[in-house]
Amino acid sequence: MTQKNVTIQDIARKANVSKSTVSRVLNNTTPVNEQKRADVLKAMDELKYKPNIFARGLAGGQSMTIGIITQNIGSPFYDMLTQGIIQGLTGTDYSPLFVDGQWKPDLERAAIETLINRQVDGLIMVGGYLDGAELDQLRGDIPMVIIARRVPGWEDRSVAFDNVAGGKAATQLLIDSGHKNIAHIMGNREHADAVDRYNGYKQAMREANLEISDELFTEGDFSCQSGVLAMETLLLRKSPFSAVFVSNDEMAFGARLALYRRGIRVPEEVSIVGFDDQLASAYMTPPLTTIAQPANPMGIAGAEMLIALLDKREFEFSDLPIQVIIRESVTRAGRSGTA
Amino acid sequence: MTQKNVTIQDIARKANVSKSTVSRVLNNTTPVNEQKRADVLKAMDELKYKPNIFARGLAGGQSMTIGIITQNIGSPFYDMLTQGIIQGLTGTDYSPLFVDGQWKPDLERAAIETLINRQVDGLIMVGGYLDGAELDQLRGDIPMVIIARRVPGWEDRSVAFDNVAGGKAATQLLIDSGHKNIAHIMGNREHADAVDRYNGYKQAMREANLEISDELFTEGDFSCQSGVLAMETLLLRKSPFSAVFVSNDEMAFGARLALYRRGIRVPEEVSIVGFDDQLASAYMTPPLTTIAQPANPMGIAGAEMLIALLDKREFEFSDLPIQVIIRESVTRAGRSGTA
DNA sequence: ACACCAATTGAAACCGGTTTCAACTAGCCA
DNA sequence: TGGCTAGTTGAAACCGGTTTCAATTGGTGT
Repeated sequence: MTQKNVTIQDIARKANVSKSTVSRVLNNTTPVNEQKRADVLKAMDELKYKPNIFARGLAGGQSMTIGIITQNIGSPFYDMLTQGIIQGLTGTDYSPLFVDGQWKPDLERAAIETLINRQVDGLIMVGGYLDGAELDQLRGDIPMVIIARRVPGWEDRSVAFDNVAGGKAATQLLIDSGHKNIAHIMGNREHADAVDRYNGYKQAMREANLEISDELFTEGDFSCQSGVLAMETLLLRKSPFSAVFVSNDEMAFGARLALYRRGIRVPEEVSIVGFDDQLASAYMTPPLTTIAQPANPMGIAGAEMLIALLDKREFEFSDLPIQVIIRESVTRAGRSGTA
Repeated sequence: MTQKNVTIQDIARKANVSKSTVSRVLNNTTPVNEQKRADVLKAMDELKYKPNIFARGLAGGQSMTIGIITQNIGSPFYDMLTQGIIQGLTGTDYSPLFVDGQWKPDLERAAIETLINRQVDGLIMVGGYLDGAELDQLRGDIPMVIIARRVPGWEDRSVAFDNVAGGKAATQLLIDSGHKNIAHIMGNREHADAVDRYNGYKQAMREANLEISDELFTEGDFSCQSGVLAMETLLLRKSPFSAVFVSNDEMAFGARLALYRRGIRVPEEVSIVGFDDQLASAYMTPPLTTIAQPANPMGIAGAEMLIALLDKREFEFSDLPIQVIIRESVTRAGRSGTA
């Protein structure tokens, strides 16, 4: 069982060539005589050769590892994204190394440093707060892409989603169903996503000549719990509304629960539109109408973009389409409101 | 900006000692003169020395990386677990390297191989199918712990949860509320967890002298969708029941939706108990009564156990307690059934 | 037949650490 | 004062690859 590791030297001996030649067939750096190449390949196969990552990393500077800074592992949307990244990396020779930034700038900086110390070949930043200049400074000359956030100057190195358009589409859906008093529960205002969706909401309202009332606006932090709080706040104000656009599905779950507690029916009395299309959203009662953020495809695209960058290939990325998922939490406006 | 890496050699030069001495203060392997030690430390600090992981790995054989085989990234329970593992590793010098096994034995084997090729210092297996003997063979002499699965012979190298007791507790809760016709929706029968919970159900029913009817048993695969199918199957059979114990929360969501579609009220007409206590469960309508699997603590405990193993320390692990989370999806039995 | 060029190939240096081994120092005892 | 021992220390080998550089080989043009 004490299988000592097979080295390039063993292969060389067995195939009657030098280490150098073996390395060359391994990396295709220099043409090698056909016969010798075959011998080497055969020897590698027979001895079950596996390159030592460390030796390779030391000598060549390539770690075959790509570092990923995630935020908030455990939240459904980011988990899907992470899954997509792993999928995109599967099949390549790169392995993913994760560090959690937890939406804290300090940890984010530390995470990047940790990864660079580990000599990752590339970086993928998921969300996060650090601005473009600082990222560029931290990464040094290591290729990096950003997923799920728009950063000025990084347009060709990021995979993001148009949250303004998404927020607008969500609101439009409600408007098209005849709703006039449409409330909005915004997410954490530190997040650009939340602000973008809110702007989309305002844009749609304005274009439809509907009043944007402060009474019908409140703010959460993207968590379920904050969704129930936000809905309660809205209800307490007694300003009637027949529909809400909630900035993400989790808060929508919370909002729906708050309505259930008050005995207010969904969608008969209040229609709800969420954002993200999480797995559980299709199984809310009633199933939640929402805007799909293609988390998984975004992760895959991000991974592919980085690989392309590493290979110095071109990679053109078509913007991800907005997808409106119509389920059962929205109905045509009937009575003018609740409360 | 072209900061070439500071090596141990640079430190040695600056502190007027040899490489060897620097290495010694780094690893505390041999006593070093106090003055020199101080000089070295000072030099390292001034030059901002960061050890090169590859060189260390090559020479010493330690990669300071621990490999984690996950299953099904993207499912809430396993995500929490993963998060726990990351937390448990944070603050140690080890970094986590993830590979997804996707509940497929072949991929599981391949994942272990990949990780070993990457010279991980330790392995954490989350769930999975491979039996103890094969795992022992694959891992060679690399320390390994298993989380969320009971494997014979690995009792002291695994962190698991007593699913039989959990299933029993869930069922008992329903029995205590006066229910007699209690249905069960089992998870994927390939999973030991599903079978264990089912056994717990049968045990509780038997002890309460209640009939275990085949009519009131059906099987899903742990997904939301399979939950709605399972509930529909149950309903079609017309065999009355006033409560269901569902093998996980996701299927419970599905089951709840199926009832909603038929206009059957929860909990007035049918009580539901789930299993896992996912984040979303507290926001189901009505909030779901369930058995909490402490996914996060399990992850942390697993990571700590592995670290202890690597340090050759003892680590005693107290079994995780069963936690019954009472919310609003269960009520006392009133009428005898549905259908 | 001779100079010259391109294609291959092996020896050796190098990447940045750890570890072995021999040597040097000082202190202790007889 | 000489011998012995424990405590330190530096030189050099080694981990397993990649890459540079010089040398060898065979073919081509005239």
